[in-house]
Amino acid sequence: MEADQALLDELHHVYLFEELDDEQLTRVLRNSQRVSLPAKSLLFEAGQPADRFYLVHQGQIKLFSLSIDGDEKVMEILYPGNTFAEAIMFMQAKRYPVSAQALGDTVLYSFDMKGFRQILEESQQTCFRLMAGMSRRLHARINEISNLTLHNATYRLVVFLLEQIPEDAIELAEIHLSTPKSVIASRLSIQPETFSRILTRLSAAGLIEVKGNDISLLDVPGLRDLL
Amino acid sequence: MEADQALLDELHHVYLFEELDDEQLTRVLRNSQRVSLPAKSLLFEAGQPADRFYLVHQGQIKLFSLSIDGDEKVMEILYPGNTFAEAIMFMQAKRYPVSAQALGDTVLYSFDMKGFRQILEESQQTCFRLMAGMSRRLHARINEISNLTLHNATYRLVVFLLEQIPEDAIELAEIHLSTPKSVIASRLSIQPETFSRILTRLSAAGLIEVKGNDISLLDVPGLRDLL
DNA sequence: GCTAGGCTTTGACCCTGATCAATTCCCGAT
DNA sequence: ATCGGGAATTGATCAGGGTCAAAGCCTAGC
Repeated sequence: MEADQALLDELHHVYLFEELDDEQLTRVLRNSQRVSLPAKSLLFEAGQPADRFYLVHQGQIKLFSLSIDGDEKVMEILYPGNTFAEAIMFMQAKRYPVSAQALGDTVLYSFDMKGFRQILEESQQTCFRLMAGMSRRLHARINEISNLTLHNATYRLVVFLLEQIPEDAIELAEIHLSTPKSVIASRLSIQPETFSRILTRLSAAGLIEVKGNDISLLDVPGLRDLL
Repeated sequence: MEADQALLDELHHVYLFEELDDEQLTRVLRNSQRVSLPAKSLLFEAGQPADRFYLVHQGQIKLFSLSIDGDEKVMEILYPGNTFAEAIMFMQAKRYPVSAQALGDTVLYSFDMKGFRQILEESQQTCFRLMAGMSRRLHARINEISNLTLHNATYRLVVFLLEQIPEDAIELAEIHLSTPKSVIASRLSIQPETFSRILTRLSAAGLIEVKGNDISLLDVPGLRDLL
């Protein structure tokens, strides 16, 4: 792909590429591709051999895994600026551990793993950043596992709501869901029905107010108290 | 700590140190300490500032997290040769995300994170190995999350049993549990009672036979069929 | 404006696995 | 050999949340 300036600027804000000089960036771009995905199309499936990783430019990607009987668990939802599948560069078996699907119409850039590894060999800084990114993700997963095992559905949903607003918020806060509720439910390992019921319960308790995809947190301290 | 040959040999087989030359290894050892832990003693608690990572030399360490009301989830059990907490070297907030406790009497070596980062700056190979280790762990966590959310307790227990034996085993296989059943139960996010009941059920079905801490898998294909 | 199809919500019911409680088992210490 | 204490087992009960089914809503497209 050719290197126009807008794109270079965009990449400069991605943690993986932050430390690269223009020469290296250009090299990365040479092996990159722009990928346009219509809504609901699959990018890759779990188990497929992996030789490229991705950056979300526009839209949303969901990473999910399927059980044998077709149940779906959303592992992660990625937004513009996020990268994914870059950790696979270092796995023995270079296969995608999960499947990836576009939620809405989405535009990605894909990068060659082998080429990027070469860059890494030259840039200690980038190595360190990549490791930082990986350990952040690792930490996030550990957190998620404790949430799943130590707490119940209501707890997870409230945590999710509170994560959407600034830490210091005390007063009323507004949240807009840009992702279907059923996807968020799966992300939290809750059935859509249960998700809906919990929202209803929280509303009845006067803690939140739900209007379609907009949720007002009426009583933030009260929500925090639930945890 | 001083560098006797036996220890050097041991470190050479640890993935993090595999690629280091003797000079670097000696340097690592200079900032390392031998730590002896009596059974059940806490090494560190979640949230504590972290500046050292560890290698298990003898015994077993369990990594776990606690909910507010004291419920415990075992995240990982580490055996001799395993390292842990090394990913924290790259986290923004250098704090242990989980707590660590010795199961039996245990001997560890601890290493200075700052010192090891310097080594990493010199050894591309070691960086790559560390990244490989991190992505392996990341992958394992992702797997665990799908197990937790997509499958039930019996499934997880059977998966655990099958993981203990060679891939290609078809005939009868023997497993010895060197860790208390209750710890394994927590590792699988099952209550000890349920753990015991499932073992009983599998025995009744003629798939396994349990004698204290020894489990015989009588019908490996049958177990695989359960998945 | 109206219809169709996909989300979302609501209701009824059920099942897995958690909890509480009581034994029993196992092992090390006396 | 006996005792004591933690681990493991077993039984009874219960609740969170999953499943199935039906109805309600909303929006895109005609």
